Amino acid sequence: MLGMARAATTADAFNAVAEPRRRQILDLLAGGERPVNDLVAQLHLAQPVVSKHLRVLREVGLVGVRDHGRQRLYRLEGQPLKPIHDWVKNYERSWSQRFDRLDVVLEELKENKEEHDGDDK
Amino acid sequence: MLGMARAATTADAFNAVAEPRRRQILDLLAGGERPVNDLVAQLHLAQPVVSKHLRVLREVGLVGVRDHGRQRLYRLEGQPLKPIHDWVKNYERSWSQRFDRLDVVLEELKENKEEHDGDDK
DNA sequence: TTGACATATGCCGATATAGGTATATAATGC
DNA sequence: GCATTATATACCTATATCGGCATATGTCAA
Repeated sequence: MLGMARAATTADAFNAVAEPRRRQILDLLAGGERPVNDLVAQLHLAQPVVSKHLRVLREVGLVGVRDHGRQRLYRLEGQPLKPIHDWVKNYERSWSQRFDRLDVVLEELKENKEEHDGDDK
Repeated sequence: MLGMARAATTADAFNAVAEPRRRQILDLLAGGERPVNDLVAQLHLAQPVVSKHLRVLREVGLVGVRDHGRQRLYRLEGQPLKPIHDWVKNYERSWSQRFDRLDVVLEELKENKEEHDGDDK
């Protein structure tokens, strides 16, 4: 298999969210369900561009859609962001003074793991 | 400027870290300073590939280097991950039952938006 | 039906990515 | 000096991204 390129934007939440416009879209949807034109207006982007970004977000499960008359209402679906959160969280001590006692950090990580185990469906 | 493509991998920590190999490298460096060949051995990747990934990580400030004889010792520099952490943190409630206070979340997002507005251009 | 509105999709061009192979640079030891 | 080790860089190819523009699909209203 020769000529592999960058992973698809739809491969991952990591890849989908690397695009700043897509993050902006999620930030707007965090305020609640919105039709495409609302996003177009707030982002100062052409409508087709927004529709394409929404497609990517839909393919990684970061947004859901619902038909409402001639509009399509998009909503946030945050679950796919959890892996990102879980991954970066382990690096918190590398920028925060609060996490410079290794023993404490490890203890917190362990506690957190247990909480998360309880969260699971 | 026509024909803009995906943002450079070196544009952002977001983009740099979208590549899974690069995340693996950081995970290994979290265990401490390591020479390139150590990483090559653990990742089962060709040496030039690893060197290129390290270059990307260096350009976004996620790793630092230090010469040691003929080796180059790479180390983790986590600060550039903070923006990622800060961003995803606001979405925690969308997957965790523990974060269901909408008002708090919205307030946090608003603060974040003001930061982003400075980014423009 | 016809037309206005809302959204999705098609095609285009410029860019740059990841990995591969070969080679350059650099430090060490004899 | 020369060979060996450690790492970086150059060049290649296949892929796919983002935005622009034109068009298709779909829904409502008179």
